[in-house]
Amino acid sequence: SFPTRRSSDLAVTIIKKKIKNMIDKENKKKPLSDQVICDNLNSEKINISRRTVAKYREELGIQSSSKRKRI
DNA sequence: CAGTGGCACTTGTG
DNA sequence: CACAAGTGCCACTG
Repeated sequence: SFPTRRSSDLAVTIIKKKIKNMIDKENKKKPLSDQVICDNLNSEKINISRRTVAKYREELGIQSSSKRKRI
């Protein structure tokens, strides 16, 4: 059930965009940590762990969200 | 203290 | 058999 639990590669791209979008839309002064992003995704029925969210973040070109509060 | 990054394990596919 | 993706904890950094 590996590919089953795994989202389609197309869905993964959409999830990454959602992460990037929510970070960009939310307050840069109060950045969303990967834990919060993970919680939001879980609320959207996208069940992935914090570890995975952090990896997606990196793939998006975002370093750590927390450090981005400098922007 | 809170958040982040790396390694190893697990499981299906070519 | 080897690879890729997602998941677990620990240790590091600001």
